[in-house]
Amino acid sequence: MILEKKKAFNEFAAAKGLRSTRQRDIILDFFLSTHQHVSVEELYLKIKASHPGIGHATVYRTLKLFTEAGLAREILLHDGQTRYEHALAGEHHDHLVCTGCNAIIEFEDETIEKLQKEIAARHGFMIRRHKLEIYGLCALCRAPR
Amino acid sequence: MILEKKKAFNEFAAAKGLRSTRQRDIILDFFLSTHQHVSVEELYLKIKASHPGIGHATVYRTLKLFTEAGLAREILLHDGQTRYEHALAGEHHDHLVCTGCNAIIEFEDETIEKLQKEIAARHGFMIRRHKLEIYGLCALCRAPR
DNA sequence: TATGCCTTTGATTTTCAATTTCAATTACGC
DNA sequence: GCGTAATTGAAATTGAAAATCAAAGGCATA
Ligand SMILES: [Mn+2]
Ligand SMILES: [Mn+2]
Ligand SMILES: [Zn+2]
Ligand SMILES: [Zn+2]
Repeated sequence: MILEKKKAFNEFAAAKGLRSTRQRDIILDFFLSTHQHVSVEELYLKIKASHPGIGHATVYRTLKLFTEAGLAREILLHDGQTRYEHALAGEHHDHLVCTGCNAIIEFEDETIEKLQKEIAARHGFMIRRHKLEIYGLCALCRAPR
Repeated sequence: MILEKKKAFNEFAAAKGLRSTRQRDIILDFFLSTHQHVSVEELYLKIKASHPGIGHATVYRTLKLFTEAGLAREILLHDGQTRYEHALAGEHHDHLVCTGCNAIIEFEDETIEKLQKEIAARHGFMIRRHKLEIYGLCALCRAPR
Protein backbone atom coordinates (compact mmCIF):
# COMPACT_ATOMS: atom_id res chain seq x y z
CA MET A 1 0.00 0.00 0.00
CA ILE A 2 2.51 2.53 1.20
CA LEU A 3 5.18 0.96 -0.94
CA GLU A 4 2.91 1.07 -3.96
CA LYS A 5 2.35 4.75 -3.41
CA LYS A 6 6.03 5.42 -3.08
CA LYS A 7 6.62 3.49 -6.24
CA ALA A 8 3.88 5.46 -7.98
CA PHE A 9 5.50 8.72 -6.96
CA ASN A 10 8.93 7.54 -8.05
CA GLU A 11 7.54 6.66 -11.45
CA PHE A 12 5.82 10.03 -11.72
CA ALA A 13 9.05 11.76 -10.71
CA ALA A 14 11.09 9.76 -13.17
CA ALA A 15 8.67 10.48 -15.99
CA LYS A 16 8.77 14.17 -15.16
CA GLY A 17 12.53 14.26 -14.75
CA LEU A 18 12.24 15.32 -11.11
CA ARG A 19 15.17 14.75 -8.81
CA SER A 20 15.02 12.52 -5.80
CA THR A 21 15.49 14.53 -2.64
CA ARG A 22 15.60 13.80 1.07
CA GLN A 23 12.83 16.35 1.67
CA ARG A 24 10.39 14.77 -0.76
CA ASP A 25 11.01 11.35 0.76
CA ILE A 26 10.36 12.65 4.26
CA ILE A 27 7.23 14.55 3.28
CA LEU A 28 5.89 11.51 1.44
CA ASP A 29 6.54 9.27 4.47
CA PHE A 30 4.70 11.67 6.75
CA PHE A 31 1.84 12.18 4.34
CA LEU A 32 1.36 8.43 3.88
CA SER A 33 1.39 7.78 7.60
CA THR A 34 -1.08 10.57 8.31
CA HIS A 35 -4.79 10.31 8.79
CA GLN A 36 -7.05 11.58 6.04
CA HIS A 37 -7.72 15.26 5.35
CA VAL A 38 -4.57 16.74 6.81
CA SER A 39 -3.95 20.45 6.40
CA VAL A 40 -0.63 21.69 5.11
CA GLU A 41 0.09 23.40 8.41
CA GLU A 42 -0.70 20.26 10.41
CA LEU A 43 1.61 18.19 8.26
CA TYR A 44 4.31 20.85 8.33
CA LEU A 45 4.27 20.97 12.13
CA LYS A 46 4.43 17.19 12.43
CA ILE A 47 7.41 17.05 10.11
CA LYS A 48 9.15 19.98 11.75
CA ALA A 49 9.25 18.17 15.11
CA SER A 50 11.77 15.65 13.80
CA HIS A 51 13.06 17.54 10.77
CA PRO A 52 13.32 21.19 11.74
CA GLY A 53 15.13 22.13 8.57
CA ILE A 54 12.21 21.53 6.25
CA GLY A 55 10.44 24.70 5.19
CA HIS A 56 6.84 25.67 4.68
CA ALA A 57 7.29 26.29 0.99
CA THR A 58 8.65 22.83 0.37
CA VAL A 59 5.67 21.20 2.06
CA TYR A 60 3.26 23.28 -0.02
CA ARG A 61 5.13 22.54 -3.23
CA THR A 62 5.49 18.86 -2.52
CA LEU A 63 1.82 18.31 -1.70
CA LYS A 64 0.98 19.88 -5.04
CA LEU A 65 3.35 17.41 -6.65
CA PHE A 66 1.65 14.50 -4.90
CA THR A 67 -1.66 15.76 -6.22
CA GLU A 68 -0.28 15.95 -9.73
CA ALA A 69 1.09 12.44 -9.30
CA GLY A 70 -2.35 11.21 -8.29
CA LEU A 71 -1.45 10.21 -4.72
CA ALA A 72 -3.24 13.07 -3.06
CA ARG A 73 -6.36 15.11 -3.57
CA GLU A 74 -6.90 18.71 -2.51
CA ILE A 75 -9.94 19.32 -0.32
CA LEU A 76 -11.21 22.84 0.24
CA LEU A 77 -13.73 22.97 3.04
CA HIS A 78 -15.21 26.08 4.59
CA ASP A 79 -12.40 26.91 6.97
CA GLY A 80 -9.95 28.53 4.62
CA GLN A 81 -7.34 25.78 5.03
CA THR A 82 -6.50 23.51 2.16
CA ARG A 83 -6.46 19.88 3.18
CA TYR A 84 -5.10 16.84 1.43
CA GLU A 85 -6.42 13.33 1.47
CA HIS A 86 -5.02 10.09 0.09
CA ALA A 87 -6.25 9.53 -3.42
CA LEU A 88 -6.88 6.09 -4.80
CA ALA A 89 -7.00 5.75 -8.56
CA GLY A 90 -10.54 5.82 -9.88
CA GLU A 91 -12.01 6.29 -6.45
CA HIS A 92 -14.30 9.17 -5.56
CA HIS A 93 -16.26 10.12 -2.49
CA ASP A 94 -17.92 13.10 -0.89
CA HIS A 95 -17.90 14.43 2.68
CA LEU A 96 -20.06 14.95 5.71
CA VAL A 97 -18.28 17.62 7.75
CA CYS A 98 -19.04 18.08 11.44
CA THR A 99 -18.83 21.73 12.40
CA GLY A 100 -18.74 20.71 16.05
CA CYS A 101 -15.64 18.51 16.20
CA ASN A 102 -14.31 18.84 12.64
CA ALA A 103 -14.79 15.15 12.02
CA ILE A 104 -15.12 14.20 8.38
CA ILE A 105 -17.20 11.23 7.28
CA GLU A 106 -16.77 9.97 3.75
CA PHE A 107 -19.58 8.65 1.64
CA GLU A 108 -20.35 7.66 -1.87
CA ASP A 109 -23.73 7.45 -3.55
CA GLU A 110 -24.04 6.06 -7.02
CA THR A 111 -27.50 7.49 -7.51
CA ILE A 112 -26.37 11.01 -6.67
CA GLU A 113 -23.46 10.65 -9.06
CA LYS A 114 -25.80 9.46 -11.80
CA LEU A 115 -28.26 12.29 -11.19
CA GLN A 116 -25.45 14.82 -11.46
CA LYS A 117 -24.54 13.44 -14.86
CA GLU A 118 -28.16 13.69 -15.96
CA ILE A 119 -28.42 17.30 -14.79
CA ALA A 120 -25.22 18.20 -16.60
CA ALA A 121 -26.40 16.46 -19.76
CA ARG A 122 -29.68 18.35 -19.62
CA HIS A 123 -27.70 21.62 -19.71
CA GLY A 124 -25.18 20.51 -22.31
CA PHE A 125 -22.57 20.82 -19.58
CA MET A 126 -19.42 18.69 -19.50
CA ILE A 127 -18.46 17.71 -15.94
CA ARG A 128 -14.82 17.88 -15.01
CA ARG A 129 -15.19 17.45 -11.28
CA HIS A 130 -17.67 18.12 -8.54
CA LYS A 131 -17.86 18.56 -4.84
CA LEU A 132 -20.63 17.72 -2.47
CA GLU A 133 -20.15 18.70 1.13
CA ILE A 134 -22.76 18.29 3.82
CA TYR A 135 -22.17 20.42 6.90
CA GLY A 136 -23.77 19.80 10.26
CA LEU A 137 -23.30 17.88 13.49
CA CYS A 138 -22.11 14.31 13.79
CA ALA A 139 -23.83 11.81 16.09
CA LEU A 140 -21.39 12.54 18.94
CA CYS A 141 -21.76 16.29 18.74
CA ARG A 142 -25.54 16.04 18.65
CA ALA A 143 -25.67 13.98 21.81
CA PRO A 144 -26.48 15.95 24.99
CA ARG A 145 -23.17 16.53 26.77
CA MET B 1 -39.94 42.04 -5.21
CA ILE B 2 -37.28 44.65 -4.58
CA LEU B 3 -39.60 46.50 -2.24
CA GLU B 4 -40.33 43.31 -0.33
CA LYS B 5 -36.64 42.72 0.14
CA LYS B 6 -36.12 46.27 1.36
CA LYS B 7 -38.97 45.80 3.75
CA ALA B 8 -37.51 42.51 4.93
CA PHE B 9 -34.21 44.18 5.64
CA ASN B 10 -35.85 47.06 7.45
CA GLU B 11 -37.69 44.63 9.65
CA PHE B 12 -34.50 42.72 10.36
CA ALA B 13 -32.70 45.97 11.17
CA ALA B 14 -35.50 47.13 13.44
CA ALA B 15 -35.58 43.81 15.29
CA LYS B 16 -31.84 43.95 15.74
CA GLY B 17 -31.80 47.59 16.76
CA LEU B 18 -29.65 48.57 13.80
CA ARG B 19 -29.64 52.15 12.65
CA SER B 20 -30.77 53.21 9.23
CA THR B 21 -27.89 54.62 7.25
CA ARG B 22 -27.40 56.07 3.81
CA GLN B 23 -24.64 53.53 3.12
CA ARG B 24 -26.77 50.52 3.87
CA ASP B 25 -29.55 51.85 1.66
CA ILE B 26 -27.17 52.39 -1.22
CA ILE B 27 -25.52 49.00 -0.88
CA LEU B 28 -28.92 47.31 -0.71
CA ASP B 29 -30.09 49.13 -3.84
CA PHE B 30 -27.00 48.06 -5.74
CA PHE B 31 -27.14 44.51 -4.47
CA LEU B 32 -30.79 44.13 -5.42
CA SER B 33 -30.21 45.50 -8.91
CA THR B 34 -27.23 43.26 -9.51
CA HIS B 35 -27.13 39.96 -11.32
CA GLN B 36 -26.69 36.81 -9.30
CA HIS B 37 -23.39 35.68 -7.77
CA VAL B 38 -21.69 39.04 -7.49
CA SER B 39 -18.35 39.25 -5.72
CA VAL B 40 -17.77 41.84 -3.03
CA GLU B 41 -15.14 43.54 -5.13
CA GLU B 42 -17.42 43.71 -8.16
CA LEU B 43 -20.20 45.25 -6.12
CA TYR B 44 -17.80 47.64 -4.38
CA LEU B 45 -16.46 48.91 -7.69
CA LYS B 46 -19.95 49.41 -9.08
CA ILE B 47 -20.99 51.40 -6.05
CA LYS B 48 -17.79 53.40 -5.95
CA ALA B 49 -18.44 54.78 -9.43
CA SER B 50 -21.35 56.86 -8.19
CA HIS B 51 -20.63 56.87 -4.44
CA PRO B 52 -16.87 57.22 -4.03
CA GLY B 53 -17.10 57.73 -0.31
CA ILE B 54 -18.28 54.22 0.50
CA GLY B 55 -15.52 52.01 1.82
CA HIS B 56 -14.55 48.42 1.30
CA ALA B 57 -15.16 47.48 4.90
CA THR B 58 -18.70 48.77 4.81
CA VAL B 59 -19.54 46.72 1.76
CA TYR B 60 -18.11 43.59 3.38
CA ARG B 61 -19.91 44.26 6.64
CA THR B 62 -23.20 45.08 4.97
CA LEU B 63 -23.25 41.98 2.79
CA LYS B 64 -22.77 39.93 5.93
CA LEU B 65 -25.77 41.73 7.39
CA PHE B 66 -27.87 40.95 4.31
CA THR B 67 -26.91 37.32 4.71
CA GLU B 68 -27.93 37.35 8.34
CA ALA B 69 -31.19 39.01 7.34
CA GLY B 70 -31.86 36.23 4.85
CA LEU B 71 -31.69 38.40 1.71
CA ALA B 72 -28.36 37.12 0.52
CA ARG B 73 -26.45 33.90 0.54
CA GLU B 74 -22.67 33.53 0.56
CA ILE B 75 -21.26 31.39 -2.22
CA LEU B 76 -17.68 30.18 -2.03
CA LEU B 77 -16.54 28.76 -5.31
CA HIS B 78 -13.03 27.71 -6.18
CA ASP B 79 -11.64 31.09 -7.12
CA GLY B 80 -10.88 32.55 -3.70
CA GLN B 81 -13.52 35.28 -3.98
CA THR B 82 -16.64 35.21 -1.89
CA ARG B 83 -19.75 35.82 -3.95
CA TYR B 84 -23.27 36.69 -2.89
CA GLU B 85 -26.51 35.70 -4.48
CA HIS B 86 -30.09 36.75 -3.82
CA ALA B 87 -31.69 34.44 -1.32
CA LEU B 88 -35.37 33.63 -1.42
CA ALA B 89 -36.90 32.29 1.74
CA GLY B 90 -37.14 28.52 1.70
CA GLU B 91 -35.49 28.27 -1.66
CA HIS B 92 -32.36 26.24 -2.28
CA HIS B 93 -30.39 25.37 -5.37
CA ASP B 94 -26.97 24.13 -6.37
CA HIS B 95 -24.58 25.24 -9.09
CA LEU B 96 -23.01 24.16 -12.33
CA VAL B 97 -19.90 26.33 -12.69
CA CYS B 98 -18.24 26.78 -16.07
CA THR B 99 -14.48 27.05 -15.69
CA GLY B 100 -14.29 28.39 -19.24
CA CYS B 101 -16.48 31.51 -19.06
CA ASN B 102 -17.37 31.59 -15.34
CA ALA B 103 -21.04 31.17 -16.13
CA ILE B 104 -23.08 29.74 -13.29
CA ILE B 105 -26.14 27.61 -13.97
CA GLU B 106 -28.49 26.95 -11.08
CA PHE B 107 -30.30 23.69 -10.57
CA GLU B 108 -32.32 21.87 -8.01
CA ASP B 109 -32.91 18.17 -7.71
CA GLU B 110 -35.34 16.83 -5.17
CA THR B 111 -33.99 13.31 -5.41
CA ILE B 112 -30.44 14.44 -4.65
CA GLU B 113 -31.71 16.43 -1.70
CA LYS B 114 -33.60 13.42 -0.40
CA LEU B 115 -30.63 11.10 -0.83
CA GLN B 116 -28.47 13.51 1.14
CA LYS B 117 -30.92 13.37 4.00
CA GLU B 118 -30.86 9.58 3.90
CA ILE B 119 -27.08 9.47 3.93
CA ALA B 120 -26.97 11.87 6.87
CA ALA B 121 -29.59 9.85 8.76
CA ARG B 122 -27.59 6.68 8.19
CA HIS B 123 -24.64 8.32 9.97
CA GLY B 124 -26.67 9.92 12.74
CA PHE B 125 -25.62 13.25 11.24
CA MET B 126 -27.73 16.40 11.49
CA ILE B 127 -27.54 18.50 8.32
CA ARG B 128 -27.24 22.24 8.70
CA ARG B 129 -26.40 23.10 5.12
CA HIS B 130 -24.75 21.59 2.12
CA LYS B 131 -23.10 22.58 -1.08
CA LEU B 132 -23.01 20.78 -4.36
CA GLU B 133 -20.93 22.33 -7.10
CA ILE B 134 -20.34 20.77 -10.46
CA TYR B 135 -17.36 22.21 -12.31
CA GLY B 136 -16.78 21.82 -16.01
CA LEU B 137 -17.57 23.44 -19.35
CA CYS B 138 -20.91 24.88 -20.38
CA ALA B 139 -22.46 24.18 -23.76
CA LEU B 140 -20.98 27.35 -25.28
CA CYS B 141 -17.48 26.69 -24.01
CA ARG B 142 -17.57 23.10 -25.27
CA ALA B 143 -18.53 24.15 -28.76
CA PRO B 144 -15.64 24.36 -31.25
CA ARG B 145 -14.53 27.98 -31.41
C1' DT C 1 36.01 10.87 -7.96
C1' DA C 2 35.72 15.59 -9.70
C1' DT C 3 33.18 19.04 -12.83
C1' DG C 4 29.42 21.72 -14.04
C1' DC C 5 24.74 22.39 -14.97
C1' DC C 6 20.43 23.01 -13.51
C1' DT C 7 16.88 21.59 -10.02
C1' DT C 8 15.51 22.13 -5.47
C1' DT C 9 15.34 24.23 -1.12
C1' DG C 10 13.97 27.50 2.54
C1' DA C 11 14.18 32.18 4.61
C1' DT C 12 11.98 35.89 3.34
C1' DT C 13 8.97 38.82 0.85
C1' DT C 14 4.84 39.41 -1.53
C1' DT C 15 0.05 38.77 -2.59
C1' DC C 16 -4.74 38.98 -1.90
C1' DA C 17 -9.14 38.60 0.30
C1' DA C 18 -11.02 39.60 4.40
C1' DT C 19 -11.13 41.41 9.12
C1' DT C 20 -9.87 44.53 12.70
C1' DT C 21 -8.81 48.94 14.58
C1' DC C 22 -9.97 53.35 15.99
C1' DA C 23 -10.89 58.24 15.57
C1' DA C 24 -14.36 60.84 13.41
C1' DT C 25 -19.06 60.97 12.06
C1' DT C 26 -23.83 60.09 12.37
C1' DA C 27 -28.44 58.25 13.92
C1' DC C 28 -31.86 58.67 17.12
C1' DG C 29 -34.18 58.41 21.87
C1' DC C 30 -34.82 61.73 25.10
C1' DG D 1 -30.74 70.32 20.43
C1' DC D 2 -28.02 66.79 23.62
C1' DG D 3 -25.74 62.84 24.70
C1' DT D 4 -24.73 58.35 23.78
C1' DA D 5 -23.90 54.53 21.31
C1' DA D 6 -23.73 52.66 16.56
C1' DT D 7 -21.61 53.27 12.23
C1' DT D 8 -18.25 54.50 8.99
C1' DG D 9 -13.89 54.35 6.31
C1' DA D 10 -8.84 54.86 5.97
C1' DA D 11 -5.38 52.31 7.36
C1' DA D 12 -3.25 48.49 9.59
C1' DT D 13 -3.45 43.65 10.36
C1' DT D 14 -4.26 38.91 9.52
C1' DG D 15 -3.57 34.36 7.53
C1' DA D 16 -3.07 31.20 3.81
C1' DA D 17 -0.63 30.57 -0.19
C1' DA D 18 2.59 31.81 -3.84
C1' DA D 19 6.69 34.07 -5.48
C1' DT D 20 11.55 35.29 -5.05
C1' DC D 21 16.26 34.26 -5.18
C1' DA D 22 20.78 32.99 -3.34
C1' DA D 23 22.63 28.88 -1.53
C1' DA D 24 22.67 23.91 -1.50
C1' DG D 25 22.46 19.70 -3.66
C1' DG D 26 21.27 15.90 -7.39
C1' DC D 27 22.99 13.80 -11.26
C1' DA D 28 24.97 13.13 -16.01
C1' DT D 29 29.28 13.12 -17.78
C1' DA D 30 34.20 12.72 -18.09
MN1 LIG E 1 -12.22 12.23 1.98
MN1 LIG F 1 -27.13 30.51 -7.30
ZN1 LIG G 1 -18.74 16.14 15.61
ZN1 LIG H 1 -18.77 28.55 -20.25
